[in-house]
Amino acid sequence: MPAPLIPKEEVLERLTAAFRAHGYEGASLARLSEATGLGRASLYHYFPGGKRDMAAAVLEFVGAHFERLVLAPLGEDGPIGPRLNRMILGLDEFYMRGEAACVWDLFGIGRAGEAFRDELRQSVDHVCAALAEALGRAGVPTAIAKARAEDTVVAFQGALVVARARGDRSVFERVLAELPGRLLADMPPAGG
Amino acid sequence: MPAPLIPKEEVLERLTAAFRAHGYEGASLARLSEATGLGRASLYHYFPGGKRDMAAAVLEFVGAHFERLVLAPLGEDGPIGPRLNRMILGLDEFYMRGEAACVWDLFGIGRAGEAFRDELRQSVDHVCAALAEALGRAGVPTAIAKARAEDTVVAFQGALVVARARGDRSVFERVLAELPGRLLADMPPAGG
DNA sequence: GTCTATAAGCAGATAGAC
DNA sequence: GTCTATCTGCTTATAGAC
Repeated sequence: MPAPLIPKEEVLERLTAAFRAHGYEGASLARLSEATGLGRASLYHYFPGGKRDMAAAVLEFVGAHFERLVLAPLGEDGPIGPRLNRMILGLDEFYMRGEAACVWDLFGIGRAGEAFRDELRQSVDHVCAALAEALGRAGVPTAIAKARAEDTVVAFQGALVVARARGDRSVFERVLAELPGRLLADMPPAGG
Repeated sequence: MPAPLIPKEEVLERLTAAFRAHGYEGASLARLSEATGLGRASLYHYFPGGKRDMAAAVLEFVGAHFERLVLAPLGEDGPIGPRLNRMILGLDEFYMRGEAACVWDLFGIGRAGEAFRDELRQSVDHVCAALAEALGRAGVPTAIAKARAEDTVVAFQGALVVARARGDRSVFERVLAELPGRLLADMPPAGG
């Protein structure tokens, strides 16, 4: 019973990269096989449901990754300013400085969009809620916090699309840099 | 020599709808054929280069459509406020109140992203420049106008992604409604 | 857990009749 | 300008040996 050639976490990392590069429809089993170094049959051993299974696993994987890199720093103790800065560093790393597409975007298109409708909605809502909660704790009124949380997600998603269409990541970095000012507008500098 | 069953403009409209619904990879010839009501061979008669040709035509078609609905009202004479409002009405119509995906997003992914790299970059740059020019004419300093123009595109692109992932267009409408305030921040109400 | 082989179907694209 | 028929290659998925 030979051990796996690479740990399952690395398989998921490589599947994620392949889906991000080609989209759901464009990520053929041939490409997924090449990206992971596993034969088709091995992929079906890990993911009996085939490509759909792989995409679902990727969705869960990037969700956990996002939680660790972006939401966890935001939820720690201490003043809101440094926590936002750590969140932004996390976003920058998660999206590879603007080069990586977001699976919310990729998996929202076509066949995948129907298959993962519920997962996508829950995921976006969860992130918006976590952001709004952090802003609320920092003293931003609830309704405003909710809108600003949503605006934050809108901003980095839009920046990713524009960066990709332009072939220039600079807009992503600029949008991230301007997030704290927008999120904490009209707040005292030490607020939270 | 029988006349075409439907005018070419309608063919392009239906192709656009199909690409928007399924993405580039997901829009198979079978689907494009079904969407237009034309057989495969007829599609190849209109677009000898096949699917790539159809996508290029769609890109040009939506570009002209965007020009007419969004940029033209912005470039008219008169105060900036009403012109921005007409632009927003145009955006709302162009993106079907937030339901339609943007081809900048769809065609930026995978194989299409490589094929249409230059067209996408030019298209985004053109729209950003037109927006920046309008803001500049209204008295917004050039550097700020450029950033705000880019932010506008980022905002509605991000709103489209979030709206689709959430299955709820309301964020798109909210983002559009807030555009004038963001674009004309720190400007006298009659500016322009 | 990986491999080779293969099935069954769909992809994009073309030929030639009408 | 549309049609039917067809081609080649790639798609997802499975079977069974090791």
